[in-house]
Amino acid sequence: MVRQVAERRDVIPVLAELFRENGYEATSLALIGAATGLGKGSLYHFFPGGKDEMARAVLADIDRWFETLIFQPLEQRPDPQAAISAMFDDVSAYFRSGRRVCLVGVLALGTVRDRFAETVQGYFTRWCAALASALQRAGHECAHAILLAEEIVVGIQGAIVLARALDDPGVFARCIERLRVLVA
Amino acid sequence: MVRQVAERRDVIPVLAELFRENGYEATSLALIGAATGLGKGSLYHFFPGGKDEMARAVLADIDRWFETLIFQPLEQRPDPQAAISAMFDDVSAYFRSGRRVCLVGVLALGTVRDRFAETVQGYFTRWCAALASALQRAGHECAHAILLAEEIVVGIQGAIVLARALDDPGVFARCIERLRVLVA
DNA sequence: GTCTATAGAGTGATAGAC
DNA sequence: GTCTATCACTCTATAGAC
Repeated sequence: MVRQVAERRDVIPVLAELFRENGYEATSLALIGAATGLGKGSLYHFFPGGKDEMARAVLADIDRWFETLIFQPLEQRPDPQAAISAMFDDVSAYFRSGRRVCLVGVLALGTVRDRFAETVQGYFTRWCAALASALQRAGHECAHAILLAEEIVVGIQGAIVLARALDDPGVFARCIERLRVLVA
Repeated sequence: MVRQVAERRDVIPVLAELFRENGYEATSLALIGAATGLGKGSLYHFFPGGKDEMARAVLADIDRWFETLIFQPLEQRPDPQAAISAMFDDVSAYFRSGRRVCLVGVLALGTVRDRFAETVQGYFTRWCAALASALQRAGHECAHAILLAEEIVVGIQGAIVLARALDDPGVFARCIERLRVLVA
């Protein structure tokens, strides 16, 4: 038995893709074992709470990514317009123009929404707030900035749904361009 | 043994709500049996193809509803603006301002997307086309009507995601109002 | 010996098919 | 109701690092 160098954090991106592609319920431990190359022993060693803890770890990882690369720049970068533009770039890359779904959005629509309700709500609340902050600093009146932020997040989530449904990344790209013009 | 009056078509709305709330994978036959009051025998009598056939029956039912109440009026009503306005009313009621999810949208994001890919794609293609037709008749230039239709369907789907995530039907209502203004 | 990482047989429960 | 497959999960065993 060779001691693997695998660590908990190496497993999380694999878990993220599995949950994204299959959803929470359809991602079985057998699938996870096959995809990670780890046995149940290792998986339960890293995640004593089982699948629930795996999903929470993935969500925490996603949260960290967005917090660092999207939310904080929106709130803190001196040039809010540049921060918003960078958000559109980063989000397009992250969701691969709608080819990759938003795990938090998927969870919001499913049964497991209740299980992860706080995390799901927190993620979207935070996104809207950070974006509204940038929009306000960019010159939009407070109430308008909040509505605009909501419209942008709605647009991104809807674009993912339609791009996946029609299997057409162009839907996502067009939506992002439209939203860019909206805040320009 | 009393002969039940239950018929296949009586079961479909129950199945629809189950699939909407739980998704495809998480809707078990046990759950279906409990919700419908039917044993597995009856369920397999009505749907020999099992869960797959149940989901297809639900999708066909949804398709019929949208075709009759949304798509055909958009294409055929003499007053296209009134048809579009009625669409917003009907869709808001149908999705209960985002409290109820779009089953087709849920399937588009999930694994089972592949299984129902054609139906999912057909539904959204049809919706966009019917809406674009109405918009064109309402005076929008052809290419612009197509983009506008896409924007509206994206908005509705995104509004469902965000309204569910934030547990706030106001998100959905505001989005619909914004889309109404867009085509006015 | 102790601790951590690994593998996998085995648990009861429950899945969908018939 | 019966079937088999698979579910999430537990538990024991074992490897090497210290």
